Amino acid sequence: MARVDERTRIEHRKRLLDAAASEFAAKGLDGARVDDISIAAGLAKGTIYNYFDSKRDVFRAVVAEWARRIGGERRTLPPEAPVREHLLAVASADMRVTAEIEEFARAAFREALTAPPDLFAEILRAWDPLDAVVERIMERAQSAGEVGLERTPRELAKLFMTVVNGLLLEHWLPESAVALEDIPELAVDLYLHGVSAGSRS
Amino acid sequence: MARVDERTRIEHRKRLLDAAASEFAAKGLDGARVDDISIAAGLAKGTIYNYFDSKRDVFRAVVAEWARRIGGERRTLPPEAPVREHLLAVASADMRVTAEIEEFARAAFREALTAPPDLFAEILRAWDPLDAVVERIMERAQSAGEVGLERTPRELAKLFMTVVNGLLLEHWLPESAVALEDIPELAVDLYLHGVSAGSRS
Amino acid sequence: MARVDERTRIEHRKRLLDAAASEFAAKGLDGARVDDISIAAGLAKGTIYNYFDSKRDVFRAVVAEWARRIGGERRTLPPEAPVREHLLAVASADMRVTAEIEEFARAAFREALTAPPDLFAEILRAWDPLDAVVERIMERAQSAGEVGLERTPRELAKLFMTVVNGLLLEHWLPESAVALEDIPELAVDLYLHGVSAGSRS
Amino acid sequence: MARVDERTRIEHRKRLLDAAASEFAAKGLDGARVDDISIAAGLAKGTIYNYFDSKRDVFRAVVAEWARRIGGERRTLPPEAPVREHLLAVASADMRVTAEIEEFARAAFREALTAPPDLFAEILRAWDPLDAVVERIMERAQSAGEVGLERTPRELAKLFMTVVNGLLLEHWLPESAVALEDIPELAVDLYLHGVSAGSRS
DNA sequence: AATGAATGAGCATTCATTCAT
DNA sequence: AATGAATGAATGCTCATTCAT
Repeated sequence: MARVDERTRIEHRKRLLDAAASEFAAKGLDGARVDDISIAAGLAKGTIYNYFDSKRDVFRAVVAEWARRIGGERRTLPPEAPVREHLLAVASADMRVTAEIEEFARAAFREALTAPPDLFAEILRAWDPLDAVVERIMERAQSAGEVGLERTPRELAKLFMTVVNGLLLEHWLPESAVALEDIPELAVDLYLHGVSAGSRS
Repeated sequence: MARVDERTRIEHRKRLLDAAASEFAAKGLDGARVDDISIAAGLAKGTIYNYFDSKRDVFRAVVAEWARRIGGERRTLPPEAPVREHLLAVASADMRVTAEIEEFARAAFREALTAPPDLFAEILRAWDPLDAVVERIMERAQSAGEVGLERTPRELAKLFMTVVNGLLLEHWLPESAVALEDIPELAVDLYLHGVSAGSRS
Repeated sequence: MARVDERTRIEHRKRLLDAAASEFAAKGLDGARVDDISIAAGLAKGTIYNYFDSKRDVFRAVVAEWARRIGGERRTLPPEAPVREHLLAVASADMRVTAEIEEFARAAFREALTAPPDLFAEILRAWDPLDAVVERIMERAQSAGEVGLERTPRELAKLFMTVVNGLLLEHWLPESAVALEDIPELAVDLYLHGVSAGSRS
Repeated sequence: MARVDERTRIEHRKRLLDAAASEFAAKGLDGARVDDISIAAGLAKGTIYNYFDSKRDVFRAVVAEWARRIGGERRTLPPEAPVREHLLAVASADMRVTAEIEEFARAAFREALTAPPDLFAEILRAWDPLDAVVERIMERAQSAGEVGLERTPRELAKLFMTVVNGLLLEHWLPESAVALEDIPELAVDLYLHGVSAGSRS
């Protein structure tokens, strides 16, 4: 129709991304239909192509948006706090963001497993900032002698995220007994001490 | 084009399942095309419907076949062996089977996250026998005082599988540093002792 | 397998025709499936092709069988009986046979309306003997002065069959109020006298 | 490929309906192929689904269009005109519309005989307005003493339509001697007086 | 910028017929 | 003669993308 001011453009883009997140969450990348996204956004089917190149591009954009939010969530603890506190804080923040877009997060996980690497490297980079934060936490934990030196901080960080993601996966399985809000504590406990008798001071 | 003996029928079914596993592995449930499966199996397109009801049914059958194999892999250790040995044995067996059909396993994981529960409950049941074995291991470990009593054997079993699956997930991510054959040891170490200094005897 | 005596062959053929009549009746020529026919006949799918050339050929054979039966039903009345009696007798016989295979008759009617003439001329010839009988009845009726001379006996015969078939059609429409057994009387009355006041002596 | 104005939409819809009527007429509901309809309409295959839900829905729409036209054809005669005139007028109008879409009418008749009642009740309702008109004609005819009182006006109306349809059927049979334009007179004569000598004043 | 009709490649599934056993 | 597995052409419907308005 006509020019539209910047404000409106941003608003339309946002509505499209929100609608897309819902649809992708519910149906997955392949299952979601472009029409449905547009309609849910209150715009016409063709309009989506004024904002994005393709359905896949929309998915990418939703992931990017999500990554932006995860990256933004950063809280501060005094450096001298115990690892446990730091890890809990990180995992809690992660779960908090995840909870907001839980269904989409699940869909993203799913797509990450198909990984035509061109697209999904991007998905994975969403967690890079998180990894970095955890890595720094583990460095400090090693310096403080809280954690052994057998593994590099990077390996340790990966391992922590692995436990968190494993629990997230478990949480998403039907009939799971793992609640989203229990994940940080469960993850940190297991990660730090394992289940052996006496491994927990 | 004609009557075939039982031997041939079994052989054809197997060829279809193998071809399907490949295609599903490469493209996922939705992405795989029935034609390609038949062609890869060296049979005509329609033939697949003499053996299965639908593409989805083929997927189910591949999962079932896989489950059968996982269920079959059962090794024996003297009951008095340490938990660590038992868990290593279980995880190794799991990884061994997984390695054989690795790409399909990945696809199955993926589909399990979409979970139209009717179909994918089935996928998950593939691991039930494994869960049961681990549960019994943990019972004995608790009796032997090797593992604390804060959690039930069932919870402990789930937790172990969670760590294994988390690592499997990690392994499947692009640029992963986790090799399939390292998973059992990594999982058991982390699961039993965590990463804290001194938590490992 | 092996030779089969004439008795068995005839029996198999009959079973196939009966099963086919049912299936065609229920689903029409296109809708009926060759498998279903064979199965209903208690024979294997391929066997049908030992008896008939094609599905269409089976249909033809069912029609022929039906025609044979209609042709067989011929009863005698004293030539001097009134037209009314003769027509009632003919129509009743027609309805009696029709009733036995009512659903197939309906399907045959249906197919006759699509009429790839090669096949369905045959269907129509099923009624030829009936037409001939009616024609002779009308000749006598004209001689006896019971019926006017404006139309030829052949035209009169066709017209009678038209009324009967129209009622049959009506009978087959959903929610019809016309019962099969009422058709002969209805047809004869209407055919002979119409509905005008006083046209009936 | 782009937005089109209302005018064009209507035009496209009409082209699709016309093309569909032809295809259905020639091949029947099952036999007609969606591609052929679109191609005959000069549109792409998918376009048809912008206007209709399914092939069956197209069929329904063609019937509805036809019904609309039949319902529209209404002529007026002075109420005091003899039944004969009124019936001739109705039947002629019916034949006139039928002639325009004769082949499709035949196909519709055919489908009505298969009658999965959900769809084909609709086909039959196409004639409801016609039935109603005839019913009113017969009421007046009974009041005027032109027609006996043995049957209700509704029964009389049905009977008239039965004769017309019987003749239509006859007309459609191969090698028929009944021309479409002869039907009204034939039907009215037979319906009012039958063929008995002297039943016609 | 927004619209939504048009496009057409893509695909699962059906089923009559063949023919080796 | 009987069997039933194999075949593959046929077809309705979906949906991402384009583009005239």
